[in-house]
Parts: sequence; C-alpha cells; structure tokens
Amino acid sequence: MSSATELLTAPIAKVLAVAQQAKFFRGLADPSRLAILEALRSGTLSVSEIVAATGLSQPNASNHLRCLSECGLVAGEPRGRFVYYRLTDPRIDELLALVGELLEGTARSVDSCENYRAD
Amino acid sequence: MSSATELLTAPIAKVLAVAQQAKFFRGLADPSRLAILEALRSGTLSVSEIVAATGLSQPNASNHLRCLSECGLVAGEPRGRFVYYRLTDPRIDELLALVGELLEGTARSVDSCENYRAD
DNA sequence: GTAATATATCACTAGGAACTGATATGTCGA
DNA sequence: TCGACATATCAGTTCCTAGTGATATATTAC
Repeated sequence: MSSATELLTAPIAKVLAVAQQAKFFRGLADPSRLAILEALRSGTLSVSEIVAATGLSQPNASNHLRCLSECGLVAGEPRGRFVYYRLTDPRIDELLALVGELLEGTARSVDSCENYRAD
Repeated sequence: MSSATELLTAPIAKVLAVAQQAKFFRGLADPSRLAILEALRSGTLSVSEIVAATGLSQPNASNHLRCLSECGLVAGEPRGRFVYYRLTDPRIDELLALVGELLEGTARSVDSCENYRAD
C-alpha cells in the first residue's frame, strides 16, 4: 500500500496535503460512488431513490454514502424517515464535468489501462 | 469490490463512462501517484528524478508510472538511458488546482473521513 | 402498541493493489 | 566487449475494501 513512510523527502505539510487529496480522490475512484454522485448532480435524493437510481443494494449504498459524507463530498439531511443527500459543493459538479470532457478526448488511452480491471 | 453487475438499471453507455471515470480517479487516488503528479506539475522529469523527488523505491515508482501512463495521465519519452515523463494534458494541472482549492475549504470534514486509513 | 418502512450497522468473505527484493532488459562510456 | 547506470518486470506478502446477508435503530401509520 501507499505508505507515507516512503515519502520522507517531502515537507510534512505537502505530504499531508497529498494524503488528503488521495483520500478525496478515493471517494471518487469507485464506480458505485461515482454513480451515486452522478445521480446527485441532478438534485437532492433520498437513500431509497439513490438505491433505485443506481441499482446498488441498500446496505452497500448506505456504506458508500457514509464514506462520501465523511469525505465531505455529499451531505445528508434527515427528514422524517428519509435522509436526503446532496452534493456539498458545486465545484464537485465542475470537477465531474471537467473530467468528463477530459476523458472524451483520452478515452482510448484510458481504456487501454490494464492495471485495474474494468469492473 | 465495485461490480458493474450491481448497476443494472443504468444505460450501458453511462456504466462504461462511470467505470472509465472511476479508473481515471483511481490513478489519482494514491499518495505515491499524486506525489509523482505533483512533481510533474513543474515540468518534465526522468524516472530517477521522480524517485529522488518522491522518495519512492525505483520499482515502486516505475510501477506507478506504468499505471499513470496507461491511464493517460502521464506520457514517457525514452531518451538514451533515461525516460522522461510529463503530464499529458494541462487540464490535469487544472484538476489538481481545483481540488487543491476545494480541499482548503473542506479540509476538516475530509480529515474526519475514517473509512480509509490516513496512510 | 404493533406493523411496516427507511436507513444504518455488523460479521464475514473474496479479490485487489501497494509494497519489497531480486532480477531482467537496455543503453552508454571506457 | 565489458562494466556501470537507468528502467522495467517478476514473485511473493500483507492489508484494504467492496460486496453480501442478517440485524439493529428509528420513524410513521394503523
């Protein structure tokens, strides 16, 4: 795994910033979580709506939502029996749009990445 | 792991786009790879320069570079005994800048994400 | 109060991926 | 050609994490 112990030459502050960014991108680096975020780009949704939109199992969606929530990507607001989730920052939408554009141009080269399964 | 089999309700094209984005973000979701990208933001570097800048072991850096390269984030050009790597797209720099800004504001909430170890 | 619904949590499993150390390939200089 | 250097690949280990199914908690409706 990626150990901070290997990054000894860099200043502490930079290591921390990098670790934080890595954690942030990890929130985005899973198809299920991206599907959730994609669904939330069009507006606030309850967990069951997210489950319906993504096809994820309820416990699985709940787990991913917890991660996304703790990572600050989404926020959940309980209303009665429901919990409504939304993107916390419009720049997350920007980010997804930027990457969407980026990948339209580099689709082929990214597809050829064999290090990770397509899943 | 994230299985496309769980995302049955979404259109195929969207599933593929999401999988591609997830793969892209996975390239960014590791402190070692981010350290490499961060080093490359200031310009082209050879592998040994990257090793020196990040403190990664040579085989480890090489492996991460292969992934980054196959994912289209960096490109390597052999020149004699050296291979010089650079970011393939200026928008990758944009992306990192955007996320940097984003995290300056949400630093505390992201730090509280306990789903993944700080590494 | 009791049943039904919405969400979260738990125990568990399987499969990846990030390391390390050793080794292979390839290129330059003497 | 031979030794030194730069990079890539291989084998193997450890740990993480996404998934499942069962269950707990909480809120509404009857």
